[in-house]
Amino acid sequence: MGQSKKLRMQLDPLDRKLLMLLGGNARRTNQSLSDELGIAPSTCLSRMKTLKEAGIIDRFTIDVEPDALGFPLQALISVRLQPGARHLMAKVGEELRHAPEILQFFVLGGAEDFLVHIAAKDTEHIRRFVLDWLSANPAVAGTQTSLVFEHARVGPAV
Amino acid sequence: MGQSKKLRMQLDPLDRKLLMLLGGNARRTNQSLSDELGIAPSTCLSRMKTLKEAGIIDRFTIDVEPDALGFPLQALISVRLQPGARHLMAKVGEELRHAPEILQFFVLGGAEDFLVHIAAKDTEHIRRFVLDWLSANPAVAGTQTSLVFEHARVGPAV
DNA sequence: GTTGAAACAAAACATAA
DNA sequence: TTATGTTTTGTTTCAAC
Repeated sequence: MGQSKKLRMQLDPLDRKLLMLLGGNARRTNQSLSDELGIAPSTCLSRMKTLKEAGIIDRFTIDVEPDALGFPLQALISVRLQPGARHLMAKVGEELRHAPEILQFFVLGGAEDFLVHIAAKDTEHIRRFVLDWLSANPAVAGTQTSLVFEHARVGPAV
Repeated sequence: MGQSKKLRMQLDPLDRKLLMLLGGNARRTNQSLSDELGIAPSTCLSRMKTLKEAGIIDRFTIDVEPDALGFPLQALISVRLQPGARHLMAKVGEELRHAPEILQFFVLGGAEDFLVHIAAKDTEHIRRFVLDWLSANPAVAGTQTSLVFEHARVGPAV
C-alpha cells in the first residue's frame, strides 16, 4: 500500500519546526503553518508532503483521553514467555495486539518479552484481561501488572 | 489554559466513528468526514468541536517515526526511587520529562516508580541518558533498561 | 441536535520566474 | 524555493427546523 519510501532523508530546521507545529495541532491550515515558518504556502505544502511520503510523519492522528471514553484506569503489564516458547513471540504478539483494551504494545529485549499498555474500566477489567489474554496462554510464563497513575506522551523529539 | 471542561459526556456511535476516522487521518477535511458519516458538514464540525472541548480529543497530532529522525533505537527504562525519596516523585518527574530523548513518561504504582520510553541514536546515547538523567540523581535507587524491538500504538479503542 | 445556504477562506495545481 | 493566477474545494456561521 501507499506506505512510504522509507528514504532516510535529512531534515533541516524548517522540517523540524514543521513537525513540531503539526505535533501541537495537526489540523492547522497550511497557510497558518507557512506564516509561522516564514515560508510560502506552496513550499510548506511540499515539505509536508515530503515528510509524509518519506514516512517521517507516520500519520496524522488524535490523542484521545481514555478515561473520557469510560476507561479511567490504565495499566502496564509486562509479559515473560516460557523459555521454550520464544518462537511463539510473533503469534502471541499478534493475538494480543487485537485486544480492544490495548493502547500500546512493545516487544522487548531483556528480562521481559512484551510490555502492553492497556486501558480498563476498573480493576476487575484488568484482572480479566490478564487472565483471558495472558495467563490462559500456555506460552506465557508470567506477567507483572502495574497501575499507571500518570501518563504523558511527549511531542516528537525534533 | 483553554484545556477542557472535563465533562464526562457520553458518546453515541457517531462520535465513536468520528474519533476512529480522525485517529486514522486527523487532516481529513470536515467535508469528507461528514460524507463518510452520512451527516451534514455543519453537524460534523459541531461534533468535532464538542469532542475537543470535552477533552475527549486531547489534541490533533502526528505520529513521527523516531528512526527517521536519526534515533533508530528505543528503550524503556524503569526507575525506582529511594524509599525515602518518594516525596520527590513530582520533582524527578518534571526534570525527566524535559529530556529531549523522551517519548513517553509513566508514573506507576507497584515495584517501579516511573517508566520512561526514550529514543536514541545508539547504545552509547542510551547509556549516557541513564547516567545523566537517572543514576546521577541521588533520589534514584535503581534503573532497568530494556531495548524496544518493536512498538505499536494502537488506535483509540472506541 | 441537525440542517442547508451563503459568504468566506483555503487548497490544489500549474506554470513561470 | 517562490509568486502568482485559476479553479476547485472546504470552512464557518447562523437562522430555521
